[in-house]
Amino acid sequence: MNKPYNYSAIEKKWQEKWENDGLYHADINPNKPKHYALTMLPYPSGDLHIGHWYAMTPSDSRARYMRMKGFNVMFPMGFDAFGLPAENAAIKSGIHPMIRTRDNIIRMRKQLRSMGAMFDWRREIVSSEPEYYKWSEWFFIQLYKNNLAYRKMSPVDFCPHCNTTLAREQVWGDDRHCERCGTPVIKKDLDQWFFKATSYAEELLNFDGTDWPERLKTLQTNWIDRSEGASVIFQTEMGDPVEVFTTRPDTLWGATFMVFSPEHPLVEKITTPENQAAVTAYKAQAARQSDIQRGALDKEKTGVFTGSYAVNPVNLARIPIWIADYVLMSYGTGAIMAVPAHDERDFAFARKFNLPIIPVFQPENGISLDGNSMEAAFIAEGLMINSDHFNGTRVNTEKGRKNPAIAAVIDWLEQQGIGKETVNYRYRDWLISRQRYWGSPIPMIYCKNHGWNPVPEDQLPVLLPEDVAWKPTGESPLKLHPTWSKTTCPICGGPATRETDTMDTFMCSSWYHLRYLSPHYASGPFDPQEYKYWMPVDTYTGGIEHATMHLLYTRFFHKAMRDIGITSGKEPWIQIRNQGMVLGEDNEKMSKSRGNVIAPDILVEKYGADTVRAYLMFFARWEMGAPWDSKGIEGSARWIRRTWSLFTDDPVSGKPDPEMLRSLRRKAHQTLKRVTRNFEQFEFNTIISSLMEFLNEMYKAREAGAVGTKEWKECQELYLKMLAPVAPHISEELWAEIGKPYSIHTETWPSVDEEAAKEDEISIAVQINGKVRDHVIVSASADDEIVKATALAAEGVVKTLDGKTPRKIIVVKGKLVSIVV
RNA sequence: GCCGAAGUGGCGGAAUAGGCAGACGCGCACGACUCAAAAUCGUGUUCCGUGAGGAAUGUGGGUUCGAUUCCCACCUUCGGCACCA
Repeated sequence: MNKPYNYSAIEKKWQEKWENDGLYHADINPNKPKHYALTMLPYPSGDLHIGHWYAMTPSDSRARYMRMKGFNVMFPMGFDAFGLPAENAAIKSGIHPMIRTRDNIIRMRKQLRSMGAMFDWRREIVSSEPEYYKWSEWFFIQLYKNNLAYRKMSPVDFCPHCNTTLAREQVWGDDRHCERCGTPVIKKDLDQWFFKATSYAEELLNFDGTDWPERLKTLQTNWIDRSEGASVIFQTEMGDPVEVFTTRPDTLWGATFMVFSPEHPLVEKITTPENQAAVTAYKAQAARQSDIQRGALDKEKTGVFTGSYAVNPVNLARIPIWIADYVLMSYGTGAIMAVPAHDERDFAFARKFNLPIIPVFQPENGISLDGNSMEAAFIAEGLMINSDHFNGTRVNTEKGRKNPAIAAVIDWLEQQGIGKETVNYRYRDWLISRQRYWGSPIPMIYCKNHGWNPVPEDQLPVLLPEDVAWKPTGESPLKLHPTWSKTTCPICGGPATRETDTMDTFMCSSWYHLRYLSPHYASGPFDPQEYKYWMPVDTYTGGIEHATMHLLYTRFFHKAMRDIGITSGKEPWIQIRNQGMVLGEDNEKMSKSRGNVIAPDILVEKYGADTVRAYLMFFARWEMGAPWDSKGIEGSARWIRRTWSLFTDDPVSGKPDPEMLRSLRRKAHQTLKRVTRNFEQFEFNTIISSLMEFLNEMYKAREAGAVGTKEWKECQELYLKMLAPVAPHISEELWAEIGKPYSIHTETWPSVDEEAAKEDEISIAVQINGKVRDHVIVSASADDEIVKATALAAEGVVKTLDGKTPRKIIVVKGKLVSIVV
């Protein structure tokens, strides 16, 4: 009798048993090497979608493989539960975000369990629980105490739809839109809390010793955007020093004017009465324009003269000071020296406003440059001119000190005390304040007499009140609460108010990997014993879209906490791998509005979790992703069913041929070799195809009467062990079916029998002038002379050679013979 | 404009280290089973050509006995950054 494959019953049965037995509990075990496998935790939006499955099930597979390899594996799961969408949904539906989040988590836990992943649920965390966010608050205070958190009034990005400020990283794309809702952001002047991430800019550029995708490192490097140069002090004629940053100090002698950002603090002071009206009008216009308009690519240069002059410190030239919106207050010092001869922007500006252009280097053998007739800024190699004793110095296109002219000028500037070597970064401090309700409170108190002070640590957590009105007003909902913000000053005991903004939820996710270590630990954010054993995270998997947000924030956080003495080590994670995205069948990003969403629950019901897992591993290169194919999953379903049948159908009897059995074992061990390598390298798709090939071989062997032999039994075991990380339920069921003791998931990963994997006869291709003309079968151990002779005797070779004598014969062992005529 | 990734059959993709391009799967075609269909199983399936054979891994060059793989130039798509001094 052939048994039906009842995946629902099988999956339910084993999931319950594993849970009851605590099969996946990860506890400190000093006798085993540890492996902390982490995959990004979901936001409890309501339903687990196929993207979660795509990220998590191959990660689970890898964690299971590591466990079979002998590691003590921890693979935790939790919920990144604070955040805007829950609050927006609350506004829309009237359901309290706390209730909604709780309900969503209950549903998603169940969905997560249906994956059959090896999550240790005892370690679950929910970041919106006081037990968790108490420590988010505590971390904020540690940063504050160590001068890594500060409050500043500045123009910040504000999302008019989400009604909150955003960090620089959370503003995306050409149109500078909100990462969450897609609405273009506006600028607002607001008093906000920042984390001093820029103190770590240089260290964050160092990726030594990490095993992370190049793409990720490139994204972060570009985001931080380091540039080498010098800061130089100019002086206004009124005597105010003005510092500028330049990457081209070698062009200082060509600085024929200065440009200040319209927001530069000195603008008021230096504007002469006759220019006042124009300057005021220009400033007003610049303020009205969005960043997008200001940053428009081919925009005509605009600007106005302030009426004042500065002195170029290298040649004491008197140069006019202009204001223009192409100089940004947020980069460098908000003021530049303009060298129109060698900078495209300055050139365009100078031509438009008839400002002088003085070339300070020119091509070695070319015609000499003339400021009046130049048609574009000259940016190439050359020799310095018009630059006093630097004339003749070679200028190349290298940046920083690699450029001999720059190096020489920097040294001279430092000697003269006019300037110094400086590095600038585009990277900004992390804006942490959000004018929203559903987040961790910022544990700070303001007192008229004592300013800002942290909430005493023994009073943590500052609880988020439940009775708030969620009106999207642009004000923090906590501010509207009648009593919540009223408190006393921790210094004088007098009346004081709490900070009513909440924290960016990326703060919560910057340390969740630490809370998993001991989710209920009360004397600190984590138990140091657990930290010592489990950290750092060995493998972290998740989407690349977090490259400059979560992943960069967490690196900063880890380094800051290390310097404070709370964490240790260079980085929080050793290895990172990013999966791609599953697109809809229409090749578009999945979205409810497009109606192309694939629901994993339905797939699990129709095919079982093992098939869904297998298909997600098989259907694309994991790091690439691909469009979903609802026909394609049928192939994986067929494979899983064929696996079932192979083990449960009535045996076929026959007289097995020893050569066939030897070849079956060979296939088994070759497969093991490939699958092992693929697991190491996260090549999930080829794991499945190798297993499919092996299964096909086993079917052939079965027809040839292999069932019942010791080779057959060995192959059954090998097959199931290799299948176990991929399809944990069916492999457990069939393991029991063939009479093996529970559980396959505590078995050890098998080792390759190299002898068995070896081929004894191989087919060698014979090429003549690069074209394959025939194949010959030779013994794998045959020496080159025999291979050569066999090849030359092959029918196709004789025919093609047609009597010609080979000029050269190359024998590639085990591969081919190449004959040149 | 700058930085990065990717271009292989109708489709997803495979090809340790420069060595037989297209594994595995989807789809399709034909066949078996069936009254029939589904399921299952089998055979075939890069293109051109009846065939011998020829062409082919985005395009064009190069290195090499031999290139999907290495080098140079370019094209396309996607992602990031962008008046960043």
